[in-house]
Amino acid sequence: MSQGLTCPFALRNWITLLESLFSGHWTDRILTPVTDAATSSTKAPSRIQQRNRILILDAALEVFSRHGYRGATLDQIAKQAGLSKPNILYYFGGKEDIHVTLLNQLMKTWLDPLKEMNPSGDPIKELLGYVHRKLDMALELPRESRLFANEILQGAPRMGPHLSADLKPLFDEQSRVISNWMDAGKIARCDPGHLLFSIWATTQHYADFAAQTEVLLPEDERRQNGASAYLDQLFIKLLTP
Amino acid sequence: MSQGLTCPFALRNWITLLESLFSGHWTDRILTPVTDAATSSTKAPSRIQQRNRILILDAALEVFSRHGYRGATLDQIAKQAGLSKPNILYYFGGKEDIHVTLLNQLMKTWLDPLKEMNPSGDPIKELLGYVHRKLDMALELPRESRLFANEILQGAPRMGPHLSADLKPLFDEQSRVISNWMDAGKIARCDPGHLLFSIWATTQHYADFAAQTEVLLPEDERRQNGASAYLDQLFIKLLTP
DNA sequence: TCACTTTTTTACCATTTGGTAAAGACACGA
DNA sequence: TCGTGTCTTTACCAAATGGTAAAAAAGTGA
Repeated sequence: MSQGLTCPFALRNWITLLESLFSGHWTDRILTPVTDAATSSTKAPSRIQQRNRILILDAALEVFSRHGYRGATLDQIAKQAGLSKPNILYYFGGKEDIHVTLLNQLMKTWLDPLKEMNPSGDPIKELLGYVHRKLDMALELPRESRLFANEILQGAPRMGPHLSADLKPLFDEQSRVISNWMDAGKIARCDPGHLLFSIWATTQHYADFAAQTEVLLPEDERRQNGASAYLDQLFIKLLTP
Repeated sequence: MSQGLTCPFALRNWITLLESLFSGHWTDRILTPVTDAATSSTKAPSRIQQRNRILILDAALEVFSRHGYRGATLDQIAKQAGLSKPNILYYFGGKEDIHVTLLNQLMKTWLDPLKEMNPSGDPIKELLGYVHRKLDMALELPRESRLFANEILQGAPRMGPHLSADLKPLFDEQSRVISNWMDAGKIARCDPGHLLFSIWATTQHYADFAAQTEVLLPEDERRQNGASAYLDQLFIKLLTP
């Protein structure tokens, strides 16, 4: 469906995946549960390892994002990946290990667009840029968005620490940036925290509630980015002093 | 937590629950799977039946809203309800039956606030009223909101028909009402569909992503309705011609 | 080609899960 | 108090699920 387009986020995601395979992080994951010593830390992953770990993570993303952690089964993931269940457990320590790996990856992808906001740029341009990066992400990486939504819906049992350690500082920092813009009179005053919430909510809605919007909007109207134009209008009116 | 307050929606929901027990609808559910003939359609539910069905539905709401359909187990629901698993299956035909019953109830609760928009009222007042009804619902019925979000996230496997049959017509109708207001120059022009989406997204966000907002906002700031003030500002600016 | 490592498969296992049968406890009008 | 219908419990079951052991297969470098 959304394949084949000029798709920066999907591409970046792929790269992130590949990177994570080489980063050394993952070796802790794959090797510790199988054998402790012997082939310890440093050892380059083979071609097959790369391919299969990507295959598994991609399949798991598909399944977890649709059914949530408890609702997903290893059999589903195995089938989707085209591998046998024991084979999957050869590459990952278990179901939770796969989920955590996905969540760790996701956190980076998720925070990136927010980091890119430049405090010395034009405020409205920066904020609208953020809105559009977020919207593009939702449309191009709906599975990641749903994975995140699922995790938060369930009370963030596995992501809570990440939220406090990674998201919170960034949230506070960018809230302050927005506050400063308001103090300087460059944008209208409003609550920066709730502003960020509303950006997240309105953009992610198009991924998380796609099953609903697909029923409500005729396909052709969905195709041409009505969402983009509407959100522009919404936030320009809010922020213009 | 949010108990004991003056809580119109929780109350209404309770009443809806009670009504659904008397409406005859439910007898189809409880009786057809157990025994077909004999005690067919009309038979007043006993005191115990009322109490236990409410107990079960309330427990199921708690569990389904947290874990989704597949992630929820009858044992969890039974424990939460303080009943045994077979006892639960005495009142409902099965896991799916409980879920469907909840979803049917939910659909009514969910559509009500949208229905209340009055075409001949003051447009901005009507729309802001809708925003606040929705926000109140999210804050007072977070489990219902999460149940809905879970169902849609998973592709609306059990609610799809409801969306087409109940939500779609109402959505189209109210979109037309909003369009008419715009044609009359009473509010600024924007896409009515996306306007409704953004209202849903921003309000439900406070229920569905509560695990996130609780990390990001200090408790005292959450308590005093910053969300309400912000959303007022957001939509007033958008809609004022 | 041969030894050695990596990968995959086959055959399991213990636990959980949705669901059932049937006996027992209970309520309540006659 | 008794009997009849309602409700609850006990004891199960078959299928699904996360996971393991170990043998077989496939690579890989010498």
